[in-house]
Amino acid sequence: MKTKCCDTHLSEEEAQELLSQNGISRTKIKTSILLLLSKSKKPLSASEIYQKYGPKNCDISTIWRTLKQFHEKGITREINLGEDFFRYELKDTQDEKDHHHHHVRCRNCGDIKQLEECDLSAFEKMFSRLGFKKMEHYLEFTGICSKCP
Amino acid sequence: MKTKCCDTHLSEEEAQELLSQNGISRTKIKTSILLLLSKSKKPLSASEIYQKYGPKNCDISTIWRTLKQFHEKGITREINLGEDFFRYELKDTQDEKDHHHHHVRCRNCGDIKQLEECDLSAFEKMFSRLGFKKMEHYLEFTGICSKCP
DNA sequence: CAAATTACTGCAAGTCAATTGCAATTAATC
DNA sequence: GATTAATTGCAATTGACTTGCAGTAATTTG
Repeated sequence: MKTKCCDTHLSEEEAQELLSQNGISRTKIKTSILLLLSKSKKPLSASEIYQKYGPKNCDISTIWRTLKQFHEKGITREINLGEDFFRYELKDTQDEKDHHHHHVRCRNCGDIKQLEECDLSAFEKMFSRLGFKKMEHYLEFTGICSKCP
Repeated sequence: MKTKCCDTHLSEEEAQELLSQNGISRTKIKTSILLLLSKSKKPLSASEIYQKYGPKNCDISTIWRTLKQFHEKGITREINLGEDFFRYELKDTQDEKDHHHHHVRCRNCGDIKQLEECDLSAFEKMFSRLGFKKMEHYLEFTGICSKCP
């Protein structure tokens, strides 16, 4: 089984190029965060990045500001995996086709509608063959609704 | 389009019965929270419940304790819709087939694996017909992996 | 049904993720 | 290389969520 669909291991030069393309200063910290995200096999939390980069080398507030900036520029995706904090992952440069639930939320006005179920039991059967138990899944759609710009 | 697949409007008696079935005291607050959740068309946050029930009638910590208890008993589901807080919704009494993303997370050890994409573009086309723009979706699977009890 | 036990609640204090103001520092621009 | 704009560290702050404790209400038991 393929466990990662998009391996985006950035080189230091590519990371710096990505910063420049988005009008962000090429600092050591920002470059390092990009590299950490690109090397990680799972989305990272701010405190994980803080631990990996070294608490002596940088303040946690800088990590937060950087993650917020990356998110605003669309470089990363901010996701919650059922924990009480967010994780961050690099987006592929291509079209974004990730994310999924049985809700539609307007990212502008916050309106949320519940949807009918989507049958993903076939996936769950695959997981049970891999030894997983008590599978659950979560599907969410987000977008900008017709009332919003 | 059906926007809610499972309408579970509880009566006051049904709500109290649900509490008893789960070994929870039939108090006014707990009953009211169940009714609020069952009447709502979207999952509610703790502070929304607090506002609706009335800050004079109950302390926010009681709401939190109640939501936690409901979750532990499996009465409700705790979900995050990209906001920085959780929302709560009643589960259907039947089998749970909600939830979704392109990660598998073990709820015991926290191990997270990324998965291949799942094509839900057909759904997104449906949304664009409804006037939605910039659709994104999030799919997450959770379960107990083979290394865990 | 009244006493004893157990669960629930309010209040206040605390934790932790995430944000922000300000002054010092570094990178980008000219 | 000097000026300007962005970045950073530090400290204080917000807001979601938790917890200890003492008082109160619900359940149980005789």
